[in-house]
Order: sequence, then structure tokens, then C-alpha cells
Amino acid sequence: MLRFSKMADYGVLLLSHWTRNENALVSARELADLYHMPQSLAANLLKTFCKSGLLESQRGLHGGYRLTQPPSNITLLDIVGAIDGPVQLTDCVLEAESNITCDYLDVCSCHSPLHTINEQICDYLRSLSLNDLSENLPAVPSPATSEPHSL
Amino acid sequence: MLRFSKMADYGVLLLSHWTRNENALVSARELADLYHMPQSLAANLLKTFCKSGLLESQRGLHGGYRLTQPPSNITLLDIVGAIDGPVQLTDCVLEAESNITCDYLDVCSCHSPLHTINEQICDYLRSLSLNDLSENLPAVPSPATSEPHSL
DNA sequence: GCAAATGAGGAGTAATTCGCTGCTATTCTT
DNA sequence: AAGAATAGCAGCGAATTACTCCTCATTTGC
Repeated sequence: MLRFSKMADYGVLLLSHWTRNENALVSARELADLYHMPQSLAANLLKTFCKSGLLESQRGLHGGYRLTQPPSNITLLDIVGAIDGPVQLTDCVLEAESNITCDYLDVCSCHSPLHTINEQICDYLRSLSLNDLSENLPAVPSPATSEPHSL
Repeated sequence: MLRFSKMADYGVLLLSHWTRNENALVSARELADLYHMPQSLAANLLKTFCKSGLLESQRGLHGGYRLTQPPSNITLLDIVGAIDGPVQLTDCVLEAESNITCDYLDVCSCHSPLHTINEQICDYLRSLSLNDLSENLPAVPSPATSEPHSL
């Protein structure tokens, strides 16, 4: 079944916190409490987002995490990419970039279509901002429209 | 990482055979040989497609499988749905239909957006026919023309 | 009628991935 | 110096995946 990992799902939930508190510095403990998940889980996710550059951290007493960019700049592809890695619908999709060759190249005519489909889905996920994830979406996806906040 | 199962991938490969031999009756052995995969694997996939109604079978000597519909009527959603089950990006997506309730409903504002995203991806997969999978795709997917078959 | 080729329907299994936990080190504030 | 917080891993049980195999049913050819 085509699905995001549960971790990515948790990640969306955690990041969505900042759509209502855009510049807040929030600790892993606070977020774990707010969204009632184990602290170790929240901590690991936040660390991962930090490594991928979506969050920045402040250590020490009263430290925590905050967004590095306005929520309208963060895409669903960024989020699931940070947790689950790149979207790769099939093994052969990344062949072009890598040096792996598909065992079925000689008989498979699906390669290029699958690659295109992969790209289309990436494009779609990239068209959705964090803001889109915590409000009602329009029926048909459109570019992010909410005003970006400037600090 | 967002991906189809390897089985679904094999399934696409197998079904794509009929885009070039639309009415052929082909045995599991033949297909396994042609696409060099283990016969047991091909057999299981073909049986699954048969159960889901995409293929029909003929038993006995010189038996095999053939499509029940023209390739243009078979969608990528049908194919991956038959093998991987329904597209369900997150646990909470099917809540509406089921009686399961999300543990995070009280704090999660992502529910409805995620549901919409799930539907959009289903629509996209439904917009792609088996024929599209073995030729070059148009650069931009045409809007989902809802033509649901549930076989 | 019998044998061979084929599909039907499962059960079983090794390997891998997922979901989650925990530990220790480091950094910052007070 | 103490305490609160992040950084960076390592580990592990459970679930899932990717197969394999076995037996039964059906059809055709001889």
C-alpha cells in the first residue's frame, strides 16, 4: 500500500505546530506533551528536521527548535523527504542518477513513464506548503497563497 | 520513502505485456521466462490480478491469462490497488470510512488536508492507463477524469 | 482413460524494514 | 557548578516484504 511512514506522519503533526506559532522556540518536551507522543520519538524527529535544515535548534536551558523559514516555504516534499528519504516509487526510478541498472531494461518499456510519474508526484508534494497541511485544502492543488511572514 | 511495493512493480511489468499483445492468452511460465522472474512469483501476481478482475484465466493445457478489458481502461490505481491494497498515505486517512479514530484528533489540524492529498494522488494514479505505462507520458497529467472501476 | 500442462489457493519463511527506546556527550543558561 | 536542553548514535522487537513451495482442480492431447 502506498503510504508515508508513521514517522513522516508524526513529523507533519509536529511541524504543523508552527503554523500557529510561527516564530516560537519550542522544546522537544513541550511538543511531545502537546501532541502526546513519547519524548524520545519527538526528539528524534526534531533532530532529523534540524539536520535537514527545516528547523534550527538552540541548546541549553530554555532551548528548543524553531523554523528556519516561513511555513509557506516548507513543502510536504521537504517534510517527508527529511524523514522518509526521497520519493522513489520503484527501484528503477533513480537509475538515471545512480549507476544501478534495472534487471529488466531489455524487456521493460515502463521505465520512462514510471520516472515521469515519480516526478509528477514529487511536483505535487512540492506544491503543498506546511500551511496547506493544517487548513482546508482547495479541491484542486494550487500554489501556496498565504502571505509569507517576514521577521 | 514513498514507494510502490516491488510486487506492484513486477505487476506493472507483467501487465504491460498486453499493451503489445492485447488479446493474447499467455501462461505464467511464458511470462516468467519473458520477463525473467521466478515462475512462482509471476504465478502469484497473475493469480492476484485474476482475483481482482483485471485478468481472466483459462485452466488446463495451453491455458493462461488474458486481459478482461482493453489496456486503456486499466489504470495504475487498479494495478497497484490489486497488489498493494488501497492507497492510504497515513493511518488516519481511512477514518471516515472506518470506525477508527485518530489518537491525535484533538491536536491535529492535518486530517482533512491529508485526506484531500490522498484523494488527489488516487485521482492521478487513476488518470494513468496501462497504455500510459509503456509509452511516453505527456509532461503534465490530464485532470482526473473519474472513471472508477471497482472490479 | 491417462498423463501432462496449466491455474487455484494457500501455508511457510528468511530477510528486511519500521517504530520506537535509551544511552552518553555536548551546549547553554542561571 | 548544576540543570535543562539538544546531538548523535546504537539497539531491538515487531511487523512487513519478498519470495518459495505444496497440494488440489481443470483442461487438453494422445
